[in-house]
Amino acid sequence: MARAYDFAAVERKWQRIWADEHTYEVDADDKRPPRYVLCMYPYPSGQAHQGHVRNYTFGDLLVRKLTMEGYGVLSPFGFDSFGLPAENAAIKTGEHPRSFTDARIAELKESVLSLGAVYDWRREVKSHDPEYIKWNQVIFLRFLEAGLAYRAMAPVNWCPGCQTVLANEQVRDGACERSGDLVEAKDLEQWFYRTTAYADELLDSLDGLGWPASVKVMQRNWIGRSYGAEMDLAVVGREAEGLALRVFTTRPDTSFGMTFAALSPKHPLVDSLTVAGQEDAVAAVRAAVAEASRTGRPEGEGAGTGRPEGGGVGGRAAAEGSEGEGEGEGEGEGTEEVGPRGAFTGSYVTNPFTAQPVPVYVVDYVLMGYGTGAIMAVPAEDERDFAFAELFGLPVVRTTRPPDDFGGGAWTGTGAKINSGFLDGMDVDSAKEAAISWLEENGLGKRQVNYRLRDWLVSRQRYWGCPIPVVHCPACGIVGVPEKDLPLLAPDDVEFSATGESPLSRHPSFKYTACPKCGEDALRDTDTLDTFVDSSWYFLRFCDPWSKERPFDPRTAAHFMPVDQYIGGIEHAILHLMYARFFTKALIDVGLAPGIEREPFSRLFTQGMIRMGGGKMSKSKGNLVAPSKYLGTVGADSLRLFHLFAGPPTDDLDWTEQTEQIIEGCSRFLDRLWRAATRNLAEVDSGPEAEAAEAAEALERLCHRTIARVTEDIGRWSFNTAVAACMEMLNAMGDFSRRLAGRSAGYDRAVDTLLTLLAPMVPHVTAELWEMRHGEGARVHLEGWPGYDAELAREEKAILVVQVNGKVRDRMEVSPDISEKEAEALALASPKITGLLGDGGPKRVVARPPKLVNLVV
RNA sequence: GGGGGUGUAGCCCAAUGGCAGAGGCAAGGCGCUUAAACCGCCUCCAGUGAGGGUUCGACUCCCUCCACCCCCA
Repeated sequence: MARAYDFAAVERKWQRIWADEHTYEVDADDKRPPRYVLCMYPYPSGQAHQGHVRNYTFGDLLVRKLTMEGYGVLSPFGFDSFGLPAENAAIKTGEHPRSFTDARIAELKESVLSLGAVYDWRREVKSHDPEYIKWNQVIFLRFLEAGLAYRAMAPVNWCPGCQTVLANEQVRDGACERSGDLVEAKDLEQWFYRTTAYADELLDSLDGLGWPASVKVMQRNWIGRSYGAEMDLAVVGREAEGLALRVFTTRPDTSFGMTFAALSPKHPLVDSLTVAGQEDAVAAVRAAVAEASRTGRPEGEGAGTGRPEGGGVGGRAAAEGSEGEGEGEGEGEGTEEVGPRGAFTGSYVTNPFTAQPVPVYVVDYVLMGYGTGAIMAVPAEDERDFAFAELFGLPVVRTTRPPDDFGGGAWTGTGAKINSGFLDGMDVDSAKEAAISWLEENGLGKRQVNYRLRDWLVSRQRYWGCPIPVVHCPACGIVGVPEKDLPLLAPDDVEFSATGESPLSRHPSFKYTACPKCGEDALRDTDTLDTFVDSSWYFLRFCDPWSKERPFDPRTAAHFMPVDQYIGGIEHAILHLMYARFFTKALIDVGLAPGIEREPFSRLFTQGMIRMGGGKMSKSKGNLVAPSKYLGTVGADSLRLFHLFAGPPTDDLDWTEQTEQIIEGCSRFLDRLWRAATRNLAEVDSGPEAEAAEAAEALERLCHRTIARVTEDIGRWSFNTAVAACMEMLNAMGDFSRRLAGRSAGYDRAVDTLLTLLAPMVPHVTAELWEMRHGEGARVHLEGWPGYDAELAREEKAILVVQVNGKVRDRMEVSPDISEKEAEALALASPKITGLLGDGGPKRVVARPPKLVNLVV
């Protein structure tokens, strides 16, 4: 396609200038008011893909616009450079993860630079950088001191064939993807970060954040706070030994309706409560659940769920929904088998409210990881209990009066209490309170708050991650590596075995060491940290990446923090954002970040995905359409414009056969812009005076209106309409120049206005045109963002629509300032209307000047 | 199973309770051209997934359903 200009040369030129002139480097002593715009730092997987282009185009637009508005904008870039792909590549090809990763970083950086997105590259942070590792380890030790890091047993995906731990990604249908052996759940002692210590704050402070409501909802559900009661149910016949089953319930008001008790197959009392003759049935349930959890979601490791027990939604919760309690299916999900599974243990417990014995069942839908791993089951008021009771023929006792038209089954709504002794007649909420008070007064139980959120399991049995800086000494126990010896780096001379076994645990000179405290023989921890740890504070390091004394200087960080606008994919809506929020709070509380806002991201934007053929566009699907292809044919500006123009940024973007043509349309627009801005209009005005003046005024108004629209549209993330407004203006300018066929100051001002408005979107071509028009050294990106006169931005004329009974019957041109009365009078005077009104005039007149008058007859 | 999103012209999408059309793609026509491409101008096309409700007025708000997508199980 013949282009109006040499886009490749222009883009190369300006990318060099932006770097050479340090335009987008800011420091904490910058006099301009600070802003912090951040795109989620990427895992370096090689060349940028369309998702990156979209992300960085949005971010770059904001950085450049805010800069034009006079802010000192921090816009850093870095790489989430630890992770499994590099280690897998090492196993396959023998290339060391570091050189593999560095090569991928170079590729990604190159393609990001060629997009023309601008960053303060002095601040580049890489997770695998020894400096970053050092501070990651210092933070670990501070968390350890503060009790925010601790060790506990947790199950991992264990491959008996390979004798190694697998990440979730390495498990396919419950089997090791390498050896095909069935994966087992195996308990290992592992490190946790105590995220639950911040459960309430993580939940409560969501309210003030400028985040999408959907993300807040997801986080609330993930934390899953529920209020209720905990009580002990004495085991019948074993009161003497004090044996009791502790249960948690969000519906203590339904206690009189408990007709059985249910416990998780993993509950520690299962064996003790199973009587002779029931062992086989109970064992069968356990086996079935173990099998299901094998094929279902693996527990603990991998996605960093940080859930020592169970990946499932917790316990059994009331269906009130207000607190977002989980309603999950439990660990049996994922198999063809339908309905709950369970078995009678042969034991009974006493319902403290009725003093009656109820049978104890082992059931698959109660999870050990939530609450106490045991529940009082109330079939009348819980759907899963109801389903189970039906299957096993257990009684149903209603304690809440359902509505008259209720069809049956479990009634989880509100209503008057019945069959509930002293609670009868109360509503659900009062009955909850009364039941809890009764439990507390009688010493049988207490008020309890429960969370679905678990502590964060951070141990990974991997090589390519941040080593955990701890030594296990037989005499001293767990000893942190002294700070002067940090960073503790993994050795390079390791073997990447085909079994995927952790190379560190097989590296003798790393594994065997001396205790830093007593000097005796000791073992290093050979685990590395979950890579979500790396990404939990990189935005703070960006503020002060040069600090040699600490992770970052708190005062410097406080200058830029919090991040004003965080931009990334919805896939990080839960884990990454939750961990980063936890980290920020924890860093403040251990004294590493005094004075910093406790919420790191004031505004969050989650962009839609790029889809192709109905699915996700991804490397693994092999349907990538590489951006580099377009950089060569139409250039970065055209590709950027396409991503801005293609649709609302929140929406998914479908990549189709038509996409190519739309990209070409964008590049055509830039050509037209080029011609419009370089048109030689040397001739004197040739049109008639009066017409020229009128056209000039219309153009002036158009400029103001377009500035208003683009400013507002960018402000509400409606980039597609901002681009459309610019296209519209260029079209109108074409009409103008044709009619007047001459140079005019108004036309020149319009071109300049359009160039400044487009400068954040298509930076190269606008920079070049600006310099051509204003002389060497002129920089459109250092111009102020244009303001507008609201009066001029208003439409000059308005079209008043006259409706009769909501149907358009007439329209007339009016002044935009027309009053309600005038509009009404005009409408009633219209000859097209009078005939339709009949006798007596309209029954009602709705006047919305200057747009509409509706006459109701 | 739960939560969220989307559904408007042949296609991508605008319309923030007030005329369904801003912009683009595609298609067609005219001009430019020896011709084609490029370029310029012009034109065609839907009643908003389905059904109900609220309202003077609904693409927009509410309810039910359908389809597709995402997240969590």
